[in-house]
Amino acid sequence: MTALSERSVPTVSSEELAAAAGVNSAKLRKDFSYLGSYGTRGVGYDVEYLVYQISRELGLTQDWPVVIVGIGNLGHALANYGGFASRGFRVAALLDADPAVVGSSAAGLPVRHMDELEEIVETQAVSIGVITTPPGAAQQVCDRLVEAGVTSILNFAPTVLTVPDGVDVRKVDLSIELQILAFHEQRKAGEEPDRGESVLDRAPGPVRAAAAKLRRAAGASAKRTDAKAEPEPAKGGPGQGPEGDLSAVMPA
Amino acid sequence: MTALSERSVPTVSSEELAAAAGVNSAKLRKDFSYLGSYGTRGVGYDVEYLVYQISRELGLTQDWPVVIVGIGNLGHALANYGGFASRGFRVAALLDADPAVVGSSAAGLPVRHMDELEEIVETQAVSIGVITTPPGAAQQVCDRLVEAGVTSILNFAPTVLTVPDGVDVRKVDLSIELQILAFHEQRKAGEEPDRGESVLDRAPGPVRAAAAKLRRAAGASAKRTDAKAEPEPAKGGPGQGPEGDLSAVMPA
DNA sequence: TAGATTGTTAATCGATTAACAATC
DNA sequence: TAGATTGTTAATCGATTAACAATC
Repeated sequence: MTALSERSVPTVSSEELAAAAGVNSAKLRKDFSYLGSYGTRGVGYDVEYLVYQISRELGLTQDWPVVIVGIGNLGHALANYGGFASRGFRVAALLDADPAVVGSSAAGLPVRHMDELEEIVETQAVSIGVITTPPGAAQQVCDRLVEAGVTSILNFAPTVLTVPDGVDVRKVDLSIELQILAFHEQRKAGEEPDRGESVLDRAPGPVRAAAAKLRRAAGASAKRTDAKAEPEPAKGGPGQGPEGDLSAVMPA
Repeated sequence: MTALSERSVPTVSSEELAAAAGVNSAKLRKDFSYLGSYGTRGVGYDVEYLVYQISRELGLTQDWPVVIVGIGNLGHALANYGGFASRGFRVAALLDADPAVVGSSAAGLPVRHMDELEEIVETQAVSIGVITTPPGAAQQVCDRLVEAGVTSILNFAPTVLTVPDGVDVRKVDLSIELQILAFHEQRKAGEEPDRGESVLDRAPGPVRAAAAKLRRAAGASAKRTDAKAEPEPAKGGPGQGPEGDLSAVMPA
């Protein structure tokens, strides 16, 4: 949509957009309909208007002050992250508990002491906090953020946080993405014939059960039987985004 | 599972595990059944055995050498990330094109020049590459990784990469997580009565259509009507993981 | 008016879950 | 044997998509 807007394309049909996005046009129309009735029959969607409406719905037109707590490499990286400003995020403050770090600067902002948290959250109306501390400090920092009035937390520490009702937490685990790649990589490589498993073990119910039964009957030395190559499931294949649950990466 | 293993709990039932994970026990059993028939009726699952089988299936028991290209703050942060080693990931090399960075060290490893890429990939059998370069360099680096033989790429640069068939790409956009938080935050705050929209605009088909029709008939000054508070959909509520598509964050 | 395209319904498809035979 | 619990089937639920009336 942004690309179309930059090329000054005035309108776009659900069919064109769907093709560009790789989704079904009916689904796209239905999704858009949740935002309101912003298209024109026989014409399509006004690009500028739709960009604005989607931006507004997603909260991109608002100013979102955020605090980043824990200014190590990752805190630094996030403070410098280019994508934030354009989406309405503004770094209200960088905070750290380590006196050796406090007073230094990152991305043009001074690193301030944790003790200033409460005042910053209040005066700048901060509702979103980012935790980039070591795992041991994360829950404590989280409690303090919540106490100060923050109601949304983005957690990069490898710790599952406990928060009261009404507070949202999102956890980013950088190694999960690598794990998903490794999982697919492993499948690309193909399984060794005599690792005690068969490709049939991954087939749906009845086939799998039959294969397992056969193998049990034949004893542990049973060889991999000749099976048709399983086609890659549509979901697990393309797309560069995160996948929510196992069913998206597991074979059909 | 790991926690149970550490407490030397010998077996666990699908019911117990499902309760702990907050999922349905039938779904859990069905998911496990894709891995094979690893439970015992009347008893449950052997904890150690299941941990091993799941680890193996996910590729956690393998050694995965990875190269990280682009050693800025984010590259540094990833090189130091603790969660990698325990999941079988090993940083085979840190690479950068900038002579000012080459020769420095991060996480105990020397930063080497991009020109060494091909040799490293070949000699260490690297199949996974991580891109933490500026956006402008990402596609070029990606092409070179693929050319060298890398078949899985984790991309932190805000660029959609084009790769040949058979190569997997996962894109991590750190600001998307913040956007999802901001989206929920906006909804928590509640909508302004006279912003020209109604909570009914978010209701499913017929209700929405009727509301829109009424508002058109009544003109632009129509006020927000009295509507029941919409209950938070199960999917959008708890959980600290990423969500794959809009249907997970949009209201029912 | 004829052609195009939306917004929505109804049909289809797939995922989740209740139920239960198998079996420890 | 009686109780427990798996693995799987069949029923249910929800999401996707084809189809089309509404309408520009």
